[in-house]
Amino acid sequence: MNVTGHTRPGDQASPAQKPRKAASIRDVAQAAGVSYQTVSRVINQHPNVRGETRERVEAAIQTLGFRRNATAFALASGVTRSVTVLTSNTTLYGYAATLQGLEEEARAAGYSLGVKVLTPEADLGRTVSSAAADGGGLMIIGFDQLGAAALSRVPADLPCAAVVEAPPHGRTPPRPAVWADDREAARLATAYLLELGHRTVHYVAIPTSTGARRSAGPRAQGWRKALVAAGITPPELRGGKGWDVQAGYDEGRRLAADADVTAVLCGNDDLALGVLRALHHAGRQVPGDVSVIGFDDAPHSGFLTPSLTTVRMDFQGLGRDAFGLLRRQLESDYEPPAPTFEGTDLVVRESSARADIR
Amino acid sequence: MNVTGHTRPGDQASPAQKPRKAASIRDVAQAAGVSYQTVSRVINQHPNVRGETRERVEAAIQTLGFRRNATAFALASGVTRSVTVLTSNTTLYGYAATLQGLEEEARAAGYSLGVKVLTPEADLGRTVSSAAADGGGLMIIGFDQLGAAALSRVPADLPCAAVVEAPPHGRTPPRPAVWADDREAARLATAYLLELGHRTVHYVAIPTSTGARRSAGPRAQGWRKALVAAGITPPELRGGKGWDVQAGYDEGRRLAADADVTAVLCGNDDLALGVLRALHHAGRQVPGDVSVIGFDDAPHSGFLTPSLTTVRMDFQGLGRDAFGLLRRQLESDYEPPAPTFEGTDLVVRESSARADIR
DNA sequence: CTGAAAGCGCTTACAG
DNA sequence: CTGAAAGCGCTTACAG
Repeated sequence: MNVTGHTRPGDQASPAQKPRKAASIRDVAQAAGVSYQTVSRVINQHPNVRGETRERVEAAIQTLGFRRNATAFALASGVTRSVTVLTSNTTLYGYAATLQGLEEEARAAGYSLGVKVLTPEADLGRTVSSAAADGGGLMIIGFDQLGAAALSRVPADLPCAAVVEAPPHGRTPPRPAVWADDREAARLATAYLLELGHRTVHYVAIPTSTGARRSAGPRAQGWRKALVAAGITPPELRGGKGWDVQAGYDEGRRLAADADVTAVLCGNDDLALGVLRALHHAGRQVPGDVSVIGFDDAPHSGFLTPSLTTVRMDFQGLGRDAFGLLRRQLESDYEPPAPTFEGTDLVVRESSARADIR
Repeated sequence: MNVTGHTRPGDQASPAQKPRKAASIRDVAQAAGVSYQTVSRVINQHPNVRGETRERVEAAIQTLGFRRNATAFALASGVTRSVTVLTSNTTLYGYAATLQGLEEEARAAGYSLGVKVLTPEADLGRTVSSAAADGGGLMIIGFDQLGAAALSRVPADLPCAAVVEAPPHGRTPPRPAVWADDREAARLATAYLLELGHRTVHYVAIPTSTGARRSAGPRAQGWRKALVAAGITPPELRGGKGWDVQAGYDEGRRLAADADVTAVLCGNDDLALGVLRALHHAGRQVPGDVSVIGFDDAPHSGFLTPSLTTVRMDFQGLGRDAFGLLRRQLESDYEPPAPTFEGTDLVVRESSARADIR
């Protein structure tokens, strides 16, 4: 069944309003009978302006609809107060929430925010320099290969901060960065499943920022660590190719076919939803037959049936804190506040249960 | 159970790289032994430069790590190629997908993209003018009151286009805009439920861009129209206060308490998920006892259990087309291509069924 | 309290 | 093919 909608160009007839050149500081000055210098003082709230003069200028500003040209301001003053976010994605929950945290913080600090989406086709070097040319700071969401590659290409003299995957032990990212301790969170989630009596735990991975070495992702490492600590040989790592529900479904079908599988940890909630659906299609009950745990606690996860046990991540906190790291590079007198990142949190819901309750 | 993670500032020790002033066109000129004018020619790919000269300049550019200052370029050339998106939200599916469509189109056209999030606290007028001051065009996502209010405050001389709710019959938005025919889509979805034998259909509304008059939303109108056409007195309109799953759950509890309710149309998929969950909690089967239809076809809707019947919306297409409308105002010689918006589409899945199959 | 000068880093004509 | 001038719209010292 097809229900078609339509698009209508609004008011096509009216031609684009003739872009009558915007009023400049000089136009205002002339209208107010002062020098353009005085206009500059008024719009910058300088104290040394006579009340009556100020009023005349403000009236002229109103009349002419004057708006200060932000480009000229930036060039002349040298202050930019802008930040460009480089990210490979804007809609996946983790990315969108990080972006939201960044945006809030930037807005509160009076920074304007630009977004450049990284794609495999685009020349990363060119993308980075065009972002740099826009002035201001660079903010990189480096959860994946594209983001990590962009981060490694940022010239050293550019103000830049990032949100990244937890780096390997003893290593630090090339630039100031924040990250959550995904490794420990995955270890605890896995340990929790083992405590529930499951003989082993399977893991459906998200792609990692290091690319080829799928096994190197921090969430995978934490999962493996918990198994090894319990004397269990980790089963083959699954997934690692996609972030979305369909990818989870595809892996879920394979897992569902294996009757020995009773516990599955997933790299994010979308993968978990796909696994849930595949298990349902295969006639396997959750949590009766199989326990499933996700990662991230996306907004809908608590309302699924069964509701999803998952590791809550404070992406907005990561975004906020990363912005603080950038701001410190941009404003010499800026004191970064205490980190706002709330850590991770295993949220137990209906999709996980003891292995023996079936 | 609490699993805490942590944030670590990366490489705190290394002080912000001394921001040694970026190389300018003059620095390059000096290093290459030419006038800065010639450097300008090289970076702008002017043909009239001797090969050997060009190479010397390019070598100097490499050595000094020169990047053209975009601010100065914009001021001197008068070309901006940038667009600022005003939106009240960046994470809800409809908004995020629209933004994604906009971003793709802007990127393909070589425009940089800025985002300003509208909040009830902020002064809309100031937000609009600060966006305007950034130069370039304005793009407004006007699905809600905040967006609609911002749109009405855009000075007439500013290049601007919007994505909006379908306007009332015979009315057009204040600026060039695109919209989907939500009214007709809702009418068809409702008619579909009636055809399945349901005596009436309840509607859980999203907030509308007109605010107070909840009943005026196009989706609500289409729903009402289908009922009236079938000789049915529309039941009380529900919701209208929120967009998220919790809002749907709250309304769902009330609907679940009424045994006469057998069919529910929801203003978006999040509300539908909330209703699904509330019905589950009340012990009512979907679609056995109640049919539920959503709106938008969010990425996870097809993987829910039961999978959600919903009206697919091409938000990305709306975003793309709106950008075309803006670009036409920005570039005098730009010919907008054919609209890419694909219309709406009722996607029938498991959550809807005949009224008599219980 | 207000004005005239120089300059931010680039471009667009205009000369040679 | 290359250089010297003027200017984009503003700000920051410097004078009065």
